[in-house]
Amino acid sequence: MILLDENSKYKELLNREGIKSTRHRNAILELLEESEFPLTAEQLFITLRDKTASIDLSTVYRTLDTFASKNLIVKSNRADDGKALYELNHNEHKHHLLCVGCHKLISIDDCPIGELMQTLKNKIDFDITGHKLEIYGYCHDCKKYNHTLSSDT
Amino acid sequence: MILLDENSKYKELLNREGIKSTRHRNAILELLEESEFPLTAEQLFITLRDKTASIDLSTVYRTLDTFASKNLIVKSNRADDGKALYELNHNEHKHHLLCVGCHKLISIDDCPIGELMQTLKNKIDFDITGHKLEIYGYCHDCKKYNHTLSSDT
DNA sequence: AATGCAAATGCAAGGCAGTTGCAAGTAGTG
DNA sequence: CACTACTTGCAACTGCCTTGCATTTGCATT
Repeated sequence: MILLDENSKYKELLNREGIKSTRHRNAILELLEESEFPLTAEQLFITLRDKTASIDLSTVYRTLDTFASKNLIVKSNRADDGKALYELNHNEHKHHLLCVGCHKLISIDDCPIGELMQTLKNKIDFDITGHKLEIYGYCHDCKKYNHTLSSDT
Repeated sequence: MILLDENSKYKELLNREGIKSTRHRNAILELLEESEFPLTAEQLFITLRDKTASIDLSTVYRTLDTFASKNLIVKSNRADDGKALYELNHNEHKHHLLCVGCHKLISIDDCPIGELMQTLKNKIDFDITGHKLEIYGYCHDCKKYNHTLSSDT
């Protein structure tokens, strides 16, 4: 009785990749698409469990693995804890600012080092295929506190 | 009966940080100092178990945590697997090239984006305190194979 | 619409990196 | 040397993630 259309929003995409279109896969893709930021498997699991019908955590992981192997999504690792993050592969290059105060993640759209990588490619004996840049610091809100507190690190 | 001198090589340093100088702590610092690259807790554990007297894995982890909290070492996360890496904090800024072919890690000494961070600091409402850059690709040795095989990504 | 089959899923158990509680050992102090 | 607080080993445990297996489901074919 719900959104049959909606549910198969990604059918073509999935079939094109040679995998079946299922309720869970569609839901996961949808969540990732809606989210501004990378999500953990657990976040997806909880949202899905509440929102749609129940889903098993292992299904979430397997689905994410499948998507990652098809390059539909990108898996990365958060720096501080060991949790993996998943986001849609927009095939656009993107970096984030990670606030060490409140752990907020802020996207920056243009890659500040794109051309630098080009230059570097020519200087070193190494075939650069990609890079990951994480920038740490304090966001607008945390700045204030930090200025009154900070000392070490 | 061994290297009493050697063993207390880091005594001063440790005491200065307010922690006791022990056989294990000295040994771990020594290994990290000798190593050109970040090591996992497990690598340290195995080396130490064979080399000096036996050590418990939990001691390795606790020691590494202690060192990290004193900023003697730096903990980071390898991108592909979930293992944490530890290296001496040289207080020098350093980046690595990670070969996705053979997983070799190559150091690059100068930070290619230092001044870029400076520029960025002024452009955005975010107090940058640090950054991490990982560059992926194929090293000299893996390049050859890659050229004959590669296609995607 | 019914059938068949491979792929997808749920469930429960397992694996692995890292953590914790506690008793025993040890460094540093007087 | 004795004392105390910090360290360590040991074993059990946690949390994230994976796997084996029986069941279900998507989808192509009849």
